[in-house]
Amino acid sequence: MDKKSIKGLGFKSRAVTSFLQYMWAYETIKARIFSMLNKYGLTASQFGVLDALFHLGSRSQRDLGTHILKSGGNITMVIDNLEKAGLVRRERSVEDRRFIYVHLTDKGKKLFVEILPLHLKAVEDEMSALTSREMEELGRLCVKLGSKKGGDRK
Amino acid sequence: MDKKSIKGLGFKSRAVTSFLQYMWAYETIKARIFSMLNKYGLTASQFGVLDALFHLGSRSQRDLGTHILKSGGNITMVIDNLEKAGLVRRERSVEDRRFIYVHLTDKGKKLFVEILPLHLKAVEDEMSALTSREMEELGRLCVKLGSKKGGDRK
DNA sequence: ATAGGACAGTTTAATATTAAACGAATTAAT
DNA sequence: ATTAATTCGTTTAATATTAAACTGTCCTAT
Repeated sequence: MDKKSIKGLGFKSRAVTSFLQYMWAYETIKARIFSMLNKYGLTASQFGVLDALFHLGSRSQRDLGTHILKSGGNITMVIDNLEKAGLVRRERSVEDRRFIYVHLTDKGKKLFVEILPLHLKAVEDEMSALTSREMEELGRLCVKLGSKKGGDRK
Repeated sequence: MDKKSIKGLGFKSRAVTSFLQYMWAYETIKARIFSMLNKYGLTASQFGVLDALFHLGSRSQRDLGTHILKSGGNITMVIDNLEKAGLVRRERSVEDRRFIYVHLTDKGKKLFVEILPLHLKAVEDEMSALTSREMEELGRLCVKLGSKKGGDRK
């Protein structure tokens, strides 16, 4: 029985096993961490946008999309909903009319400042399963993983 | 300046930094890995269901939902779409009529067997950024993270 | 100057996703 | 046995998400 047929029948390589553990853990703790935000009426993407605006300042929708790894069409809707809730404000750029800059409103800033500590607490609670040394190692491995450049496929 | 105000202004603890690296890497490589499946018309959830049915055998919708960490309402739609595509088949249980068992059709089995090696190859390509020892360590850390039980919040 | 291309944002169509309300079937409690 | 609680699946309403087609806007090469 060659390797190919073994795989098809359920054999898992070291790489695949690790990936499954990685994926499962992420989905699990992501659900736990963001359920808190949901209680404040914010989705993960909405929180990501508020966080970027708060820490980086006003940004174009394109920048925001790149930052939270979401498509342009999606950003339109996320900003729509944040705008409906009065948390952000759109402003068409005068230098280059293609760009729309998104600004935090006072209401948005107030909500974010209220929620951020709770979010950080939730993250720290989840991560506290690891020692500080392990957190560092996890971060290092993930950076190495995510930074992998394409093009090494034969 | 106390710790709370430092945090609010951008200070990131070791736990938060590691979590952000973890989240960013996951979203990045997940998009790369599942873009291949999308070309075959399968979403990540649909593939997860086919995988469970193939490796574990026929299951109830509830079991499938638990397995891929998705809500009941979602499973209804995912199975709907797989059924429309002729890849799975529903069967109401006769012992307990609340349960609906989902079965792979021949067409579904054929497609899955065709795609699985490509998916495994994509996973291994991504994970190849790490050494075997690092993969093992990553898996260990993730299991520790995800297994954390609630209830240690004061 | 203008035609073509590049780029920002929107719209559309399809699927995903959840929470909550709901209906049907089963089990537990009295 | 009848009631109450639980469990499974569906439906609904809302947002997320993407790819692809589309509209404006800006830039560039001729």
